[in-house]
Amino acid sequence: MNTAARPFEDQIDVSTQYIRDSIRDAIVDRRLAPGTKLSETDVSALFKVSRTLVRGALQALSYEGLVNVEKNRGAFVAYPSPEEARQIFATRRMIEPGILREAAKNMGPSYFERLRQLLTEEGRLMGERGQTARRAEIKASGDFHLMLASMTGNAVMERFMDELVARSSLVIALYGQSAISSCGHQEHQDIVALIECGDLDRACHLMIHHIDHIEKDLDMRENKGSDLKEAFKL
Amino acid sequence: MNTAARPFEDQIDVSTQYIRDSIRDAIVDRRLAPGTKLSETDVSALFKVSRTLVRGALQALSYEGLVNVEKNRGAFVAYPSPEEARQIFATRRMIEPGILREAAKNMGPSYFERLRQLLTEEGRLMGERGQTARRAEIKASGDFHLMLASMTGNAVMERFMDELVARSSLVIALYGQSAISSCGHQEHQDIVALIECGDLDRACHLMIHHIDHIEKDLDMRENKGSDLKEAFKL
DNA sequence: GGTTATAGGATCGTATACAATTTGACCAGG
DNA sequence: CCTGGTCAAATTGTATACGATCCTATAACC
Repeated sequence: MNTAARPFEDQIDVSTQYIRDSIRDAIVDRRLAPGTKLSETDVSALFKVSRTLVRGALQALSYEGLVNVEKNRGAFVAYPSPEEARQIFATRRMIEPGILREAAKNMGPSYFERLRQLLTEEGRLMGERGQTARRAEIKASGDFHLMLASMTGNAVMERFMDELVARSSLVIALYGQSAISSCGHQEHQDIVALIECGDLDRACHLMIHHIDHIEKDLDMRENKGSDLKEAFKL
Repeated sequence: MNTAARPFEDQIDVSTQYIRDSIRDAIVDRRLAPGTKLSETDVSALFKVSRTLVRGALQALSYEGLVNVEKNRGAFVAYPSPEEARQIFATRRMIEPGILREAAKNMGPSYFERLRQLLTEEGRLMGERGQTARRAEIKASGDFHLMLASMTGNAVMERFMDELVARSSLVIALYGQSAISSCGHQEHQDIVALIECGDLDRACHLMIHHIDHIEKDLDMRENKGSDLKEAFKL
């Protein structure tokens, strides 16, 4: 699942794709802080490839909204503004009910089994402590929504959700409070239960409420103390 | 509005962006047929730039789904399969009701004025004949949906719709019948009227029906005679 | 001392060069 | 005539070279 962080990197086909995935994982996992400069030279040295491939990867990431490239200045890990964050969650509220209804059409026993498996894993992670566990929890939380998207069997929509979830993870990592809302997991379970009951209207309603809940739990004041200069650049 | 096809090309800043827009316009306008090979050398000669910039433009277009890049084989104007076309329209049905509801929240008199202006132009085009007029009509039809998306004030969603409309245009150009459904324009008008009445439920319902209508008017049989080999490649 | 001018280094943007892969033609063999 | 294989041309993939822009430190001037 994790495309980066494999051993024996030298033996692996190091391509633009690989670099892109590695950087994306690092951003979503918050190993790369928002605003960090991604120097072409540095990255190319790190992966032992030419700048050509790195530029391709950075450009691709900018299309996904995870990296901002500024002409003649370089690429930076995205530092989504509160407004941008709001738009991301607003977009999710607009499309996820549709995804839920579409996925429900294809729901068979095996799909419910996969969902339950994911929820079990998610619950297990919530019991743990530490930063690593928290990262895994954020990731698992996103995976639930991604799995629903994949169950639509619609690749176009799935790609949109990939992007939205990745950007959401970045936003949560940025503006998330230390006190994690533990109700997210419960809401996931409730949504699955409602789908299983066939009560899609209430499931959709809860989904919107759930996304709203995630957003409301963020502390989206401008400039969280540190990178003041970022706010005034450009 | 049309970013390409400007006079005095030599004096304009010919960048990756410009090449990308030019090719996209050509694809959406169907001046470039689906399946056409976009040789890096040829395109670079055409725009009098190096292959580097062309590669960037082609890669960008592949993210938008308008171009397929096959490793070591080159870039081709997308030839969306019927399945892919179905997914595009399915995605639109999933998200456009959400857009409509969100846009309605911001609707003031000036927005309705802009919509009506667009509809007038659309109606004017329907009276005309010829291939040019038909292209303009397809474009205008997409512009209606794009305008609604822009009225959400949500840049993230707007970008998704940009992509979906562009790909839809390609699909319509590919699988569209000679007999154009003239009810699309009427449905646009009805949707606006329903929004103005405040009857969003019916407006959403009609929107879904409208998208469905566009899709149903296509003749999506595999292999429209010509490119048989495309169907079996990769 | 503070401000502006300027020079140097660092970084990005574009073009070009070279390596790797594909493609299509030609030819030998069945 | 068809099949299969080999080689050359064409095209893409990647690396490198060079020019342009930006940032910073230093110094001159007010």
